[in-house]
Amino acid sequence: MEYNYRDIEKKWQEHWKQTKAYQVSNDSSKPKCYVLDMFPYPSGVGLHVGHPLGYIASDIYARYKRLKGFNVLHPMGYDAFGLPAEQYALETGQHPAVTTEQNIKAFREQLDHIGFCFDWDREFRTSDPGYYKWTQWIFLQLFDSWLNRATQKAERISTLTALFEKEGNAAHECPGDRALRFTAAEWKSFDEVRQREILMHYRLAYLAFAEVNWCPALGTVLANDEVVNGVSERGGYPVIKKKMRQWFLRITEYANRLLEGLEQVDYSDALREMQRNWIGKSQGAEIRFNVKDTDQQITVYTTRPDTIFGVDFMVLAPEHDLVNRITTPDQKAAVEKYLDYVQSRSERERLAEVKQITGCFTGAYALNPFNGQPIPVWISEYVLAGYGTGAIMAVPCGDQRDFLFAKHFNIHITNIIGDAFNGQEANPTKDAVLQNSDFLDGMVMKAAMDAAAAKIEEMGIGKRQINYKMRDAGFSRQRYWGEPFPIVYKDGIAYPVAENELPVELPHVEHYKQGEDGEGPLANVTDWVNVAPGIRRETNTMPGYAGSSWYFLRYADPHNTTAFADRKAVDYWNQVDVYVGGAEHAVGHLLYSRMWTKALYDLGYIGFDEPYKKIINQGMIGGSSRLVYRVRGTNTFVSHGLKDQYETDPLHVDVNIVDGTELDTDAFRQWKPDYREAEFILEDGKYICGSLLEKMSKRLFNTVNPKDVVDKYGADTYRMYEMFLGPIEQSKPWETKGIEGVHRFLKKLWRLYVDENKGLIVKDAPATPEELKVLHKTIQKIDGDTSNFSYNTAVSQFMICLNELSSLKCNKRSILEPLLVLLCPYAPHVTAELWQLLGNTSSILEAAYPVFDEQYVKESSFTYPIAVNGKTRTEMGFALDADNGAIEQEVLANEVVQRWMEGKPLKKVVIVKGRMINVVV
RNA sequence: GCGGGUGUGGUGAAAUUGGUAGACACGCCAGACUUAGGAUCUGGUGCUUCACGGCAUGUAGGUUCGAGUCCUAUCACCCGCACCA
Repeated sequence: MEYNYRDIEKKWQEHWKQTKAYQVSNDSSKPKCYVLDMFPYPSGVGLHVGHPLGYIASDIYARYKRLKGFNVLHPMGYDAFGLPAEQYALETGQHPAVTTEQNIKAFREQLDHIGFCFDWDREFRTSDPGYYKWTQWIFLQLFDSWLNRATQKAERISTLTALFEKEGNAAHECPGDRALRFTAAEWKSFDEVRQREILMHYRLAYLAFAEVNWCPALGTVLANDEVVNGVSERGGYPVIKKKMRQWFLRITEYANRLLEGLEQVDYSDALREMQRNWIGKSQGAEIRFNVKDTDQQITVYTTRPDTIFGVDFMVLAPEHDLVNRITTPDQKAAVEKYLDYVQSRSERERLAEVKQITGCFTGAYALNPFNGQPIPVWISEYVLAGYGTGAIMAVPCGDQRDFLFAKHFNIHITNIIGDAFNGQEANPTKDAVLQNSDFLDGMVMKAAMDAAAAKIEEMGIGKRQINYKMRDAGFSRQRYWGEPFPIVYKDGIAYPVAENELPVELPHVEHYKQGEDGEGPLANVTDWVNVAPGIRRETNTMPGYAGSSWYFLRYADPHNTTAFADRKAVDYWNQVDVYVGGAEHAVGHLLYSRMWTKALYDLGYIGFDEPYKKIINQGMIGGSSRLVYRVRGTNTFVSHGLKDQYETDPLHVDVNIVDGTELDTDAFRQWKPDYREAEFILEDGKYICGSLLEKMSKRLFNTVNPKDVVDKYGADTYRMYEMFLGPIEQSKPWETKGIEGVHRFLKKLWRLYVDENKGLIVKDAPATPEELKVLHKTIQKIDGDTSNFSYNTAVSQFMICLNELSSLKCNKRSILEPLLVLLCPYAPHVTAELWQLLGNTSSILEAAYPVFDEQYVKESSFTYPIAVNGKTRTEMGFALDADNGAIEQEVLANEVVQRWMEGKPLKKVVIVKGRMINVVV
């Protein structure tokens, strides 16, 4: 009986399906463990061998925890809404629902070959009305909430209106309009339109006007990456900035909690750092400067209030409101010319030409609040309207951009740091001692930062201020294939759709063209849009990250029709214990879902405010491309080793017709019609290809389909090989050739249990101490490595264990049976088969994980490496409880040691018990 | 430019966290069995040297009895952010 992985794997996959072996109950006395993969988008291009890497890792972990006695939730579903499906619909006229369904089917089929332990009964799609009903519902909760900065928690809008009625908004600064102030009496005097407008400035989901890329020729809004140098990527039509009313999530109100929450979760440093950068917290001060001869003030934001006496000019963003008001008549023409120039430049150009210094003097002067010095006010595109206050105080001796600007426009540079400034470049130090700085003279800058801020607050000309780089998240898409907003407009005011009318179902459409004036395709469905006379539906849809921001909660209770999930189920499954996925979602998805979780927590719907306890970012599997070398101007291909003798062009060749580096020349001739008559110049009778590490991509002919690998070697081999490749977080290239080592391992494993002729050869005889030692060493290593996601070393240990058991010719049940359980998470099919062959009637999935027992691996003696002056020269065995003095004596008497000591005087002997011995002379 | 990460054989990688560098595999070499082998098994395989030995973890220093591991500087590559005041 041979190791017939094809039949074995098919048999067990069917068995698991029929017996619902991976169905998991919400009702269990066992401790829970929630293992989740990042929501896949079923793209339709198909998987390559890199994609399932994370799924395999999480699958191993889920199976391991189950064997360790946990009730494990390991679900899978689909992030099914999204742009690619719609784009495809536009091109082919097929409805996105149809193509999405096809893609999911293909995706599922590919997954099913690999033997995952997903509980498919919990599957759902974000595009199911039964699911997006609750996406809409959560959106409405956000719409009906604001963040109370005093408590740092989301509260209902009703608590806000109650506050307004009692005390106005004095104690609760308006996040959407910081200048807004009103008293209780004023609030009560506002009409509904005004009140709703104000509340909109507080809501966590809110409407605001924002710029989008509008392409009139295409009649559509384009995403940033669809615009290249100011024209559309497709067609090259001009794109203009257009202000449109859009939905946003006020994620900035959660900035600080998102930042602090990072301390409590187990993410990689890189991931945490990426989120920190994205949030971009900075501490500084806002300072108001009067503008000379006017009643205008410029408010700047600076992180370095200590440099206030080094301010030589100020810069406003060109879009700043004050520009028109403070520009002097004689500078008006120049400023307008500059504004025209800025207007003509796309975002991309502005970013691309960072080095180019441009700007224009407004003619106005601001006054330094401390010494009354006039400071020229400039405008320049290097100051961004969206960050801080859109205005800066420029300190050329301390900031390189300010320095270059001053040099370029010949502005005087004041030195406030003495020798620390060399006149050649700015010095951004915080450690210099201040000069020319009035009351700050003689202070170290670090200390002066606080002193200056204190003085500014004392004088009432500004205040300390914390700033975040993060922006509120745009939540509207002018698209069809997404969740409709549960919002209707009456007289232009947004009202929520009643809860009992959810879901607002996506209407069927025949075409996906944009609506007029930048609206999405839904605007064309007039009888859907016009609910009643004067009442119009929102025609945008939600973005891709809406559905994925809370899906992990739904798996706890996926079929619930009365709530997004039953509270008891969510309390039981709680946080995701391990979340596995790619680093490309490091900021977007993770921040959004963290925010939604915090909001739901604040509002009392769930009992925790971080969704993912631990995140594993699997690395990418790179492609190893194969190259052939065509002699220029011919149809002759020369082998890699001989290519330097010719003038050649390297061409990518499909890795699937190359064995290692040896090209299958017949397959090559059939690969493309052009090569049918190809000639080869061989070396040693073979055509050897060159290789190159690149991204795995269809274009480079270096993709490998997991289905092909599973067909050829089996799912167990594929799973183990992916893990054997290296640490899970690390990126590494795929080499199909290397898989044979793992495949051999499984075949050899099989032969340990089953003889080709005699069948099962496992005996019930008692195990020897050596065999027990091998087993328990393995239990210890595998248990530790598996819980640490160190799967590559675990696979190595299985190989070591098998090599040792084979040479011991071990056929004892008491050794071989526990080994199957250890291996089961990695190779579930073959272990299930052998488990059954051993006569077990219960499933290996229910087996108990072997327990490590130290007594079997304890050593009484150790072979010490003996080093002289740190260099190992020989080995000597000693009992572990041997006396140091006795060891020393014996070591010094050893002739090899004697020889290396060369009669030099002994300094000391270092003895590290159970490790090594070093003789120092 | 800023931030994070990685540099170890021909290749993927290990190294109990300061203690025998290269485990386990791929590849390669030699051999056994075989009609055959892309099956299986055995042995070898960092570089260098006839050998004793010497040299080796990107590079240069340092700490230590002892460094792939810690410290300092430097180089290369990968990822993320990028006029963020």
